[in-house]
Amino acid sequence: MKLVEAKEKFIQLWGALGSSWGINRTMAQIHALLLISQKPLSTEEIMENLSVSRGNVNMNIRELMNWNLVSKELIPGERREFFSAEKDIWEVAKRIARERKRREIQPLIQSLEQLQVIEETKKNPEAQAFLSTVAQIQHVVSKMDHAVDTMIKAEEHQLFGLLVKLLK
Amino acid sequence: MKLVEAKEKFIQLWGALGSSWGINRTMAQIHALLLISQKPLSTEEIMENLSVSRGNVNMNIRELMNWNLVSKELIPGERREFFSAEKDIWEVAKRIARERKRREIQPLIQSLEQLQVIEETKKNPEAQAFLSTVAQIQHVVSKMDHAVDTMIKAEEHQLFGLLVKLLK
DNA sequence: TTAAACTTTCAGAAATAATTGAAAATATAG
DNA sequence: CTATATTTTCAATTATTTCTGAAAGTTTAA
Repeated sequence: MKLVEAKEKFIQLWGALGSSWGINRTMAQIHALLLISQKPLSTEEIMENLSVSRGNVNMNIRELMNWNLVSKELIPGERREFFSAEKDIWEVAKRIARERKRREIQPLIQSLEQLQVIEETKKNPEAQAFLSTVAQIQHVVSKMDHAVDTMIKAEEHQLFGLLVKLLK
Repeated sequence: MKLVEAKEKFIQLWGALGSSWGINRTMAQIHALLLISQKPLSTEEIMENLSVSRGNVNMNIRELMNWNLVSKELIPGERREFFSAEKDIWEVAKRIARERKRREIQPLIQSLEQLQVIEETKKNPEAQAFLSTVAQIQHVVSKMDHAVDTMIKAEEHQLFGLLVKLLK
């Protein structure tokens, strides 16, 4: 397989993966493209490379910046904006985890809290069972929340960090 | 808030959560309904409760059974089929993790493998950078894969297990 | 200033995903 | 068997999400 083909396949793969985890396909593809690009790319270049419209690139790039996965690069002497992605994959994973935690886990924890304020007494077995289920979910979710915190704080094993540095 | 309201809200919440993680809303709602139902429910009952069609219930129940989250219950003297959900939330989490691993992580690992067979030599810096990115992703993905394995094997902390037993 | 270069917005169009509902298939009771 | 209850399938419809493209907005250079 040629490198260009492999890159193309990588972009498709990343896009499909995003889809099945609730992330818009084009957003994931732009991310993939920037991940494997040696230099920052302009909106124009992204449009051409992925055959998508200017508006689409603009919206998804903004969203990628909200996720802290992509940043604007100012190139001296260039008027246009260029974009590049965080290349350290461990860092990428941490940022995605951090963002999903903020956007989904934390609101979930809040919502579950509210479900527990019900009028029926705990002597009502139906109410008791419901509260027990909600409490179990809260417990498991907060465990995952903590696990994500641990992961975010954790550094990769030295060997891997070293390897990355050598290859970069 | 009344119990019925809380149950309704819970079903909506679970449905919305599913949506944002790539799981069809109705499937998640059926799961929620069965989670908080004291007794197994028939297709008819699920249809009424969620205002969805027979075909829809049938397809999503089948998918929930594929995920090992719901099982068919045979009720003596009843001709219709009834369904109930696994109630232990830690077990639910493990089964979802197991299934996503099987469906998405493992194919991903395979696909990444194939991207590494490229014609360009490793002396080509572009090829080198690409291979390094793919290798990093492989590394992080396999770490997560192992983390999921660990989670699947892990038992919940005794205290929690005890608590659950007391409340059940 | 002014005008060209570039970015952003967003209503409508297109693509994708989910749902319906009725017909076909299957299972069970008599 | 035959009739009836129940489940399954799937083409057509509906709902949802994503994308386009052109107009409006903004920035910069001269």
